[in-house]
Amino acid sequence: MTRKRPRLSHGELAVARTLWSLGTATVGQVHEAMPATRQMDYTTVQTYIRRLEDKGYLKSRREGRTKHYTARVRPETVIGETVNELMEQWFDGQLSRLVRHLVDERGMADEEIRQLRSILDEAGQNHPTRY
Amino acid sequence: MTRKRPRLSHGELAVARTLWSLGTATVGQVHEAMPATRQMDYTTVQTYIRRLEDKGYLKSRREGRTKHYTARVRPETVIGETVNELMEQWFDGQLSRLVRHLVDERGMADEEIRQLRSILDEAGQNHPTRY
DNA sequence: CCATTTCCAGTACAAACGTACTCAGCAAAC
DNA sequence: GTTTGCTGAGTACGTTTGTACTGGAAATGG
Repeated sequence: MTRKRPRLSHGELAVARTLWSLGTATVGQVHEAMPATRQMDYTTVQTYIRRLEDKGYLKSRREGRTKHYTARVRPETVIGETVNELMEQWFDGQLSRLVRHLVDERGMADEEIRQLRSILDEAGQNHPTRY
Repeated sequence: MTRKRPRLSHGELAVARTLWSLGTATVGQVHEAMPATRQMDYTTVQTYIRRLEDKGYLKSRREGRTKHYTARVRPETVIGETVNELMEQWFDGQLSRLVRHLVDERGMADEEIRQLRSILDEAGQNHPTRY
């Protein structure tokens, strides 16, 4: 179920990110709002937007001769799908394994650990860390 | 620095995973060890292996008329690159943001929280949770 | 009004991907 | 020794991706 739209390619993602940050925008606006690291031709942005719309990620509304685009899928949704896919693919779907990997492979600073603890405490207000 | 080999595509990844699990293997062995969900023609596996080798992920050793392939890059390395990319792309490189996302978007079961806590305790042996 | 700018729509086109077929050689099994 | 079967090598081919050009219409600035 939840029929899946086609995955986003890297380029599409970059454009989608910009559009998300703008809320609603024209091709031109997206184009100039693209991060410096991701500069591309106006028409390239245009192409990505067209593809994004085809794939169902955006919807457009014409206003005079200009089209305004808006995301039809929240970034959180896409992130979620991406993270899930990664977790399935590599960590047997278990978050703990992913975290374990991160700890093992790149270590974790005390500060980071502190932050995580507090997030966990929040998440499990029912069973907070006992002091 | 550390010039990067080309990213693995999904199909290549599936084959690579199988090869990692086998250690060293011939095309035929990889082929028949492919998970049921990822069945593909013998020659398709062959193609992927060739591409993997081209991309520098595998090396081969000829033994008689047959070639035996072995990974030249550890899975942890690939996982690491993948995870890092994901974290950069979406979470500003910060694990805490990822976890925050997970908590917010799909919630976390008590059991999962417990597991994570224990991982954190381990990771911060220097400053373990005080009881 | 005419030049310039800004859009959209369509087209282009090489590289990467997903997937597989063909062919020729060797090997094992009859 | 002829058929059967795996193997490596090469080739194929449609789709997706990355990136952009072209043409025409509308808007804008003199």
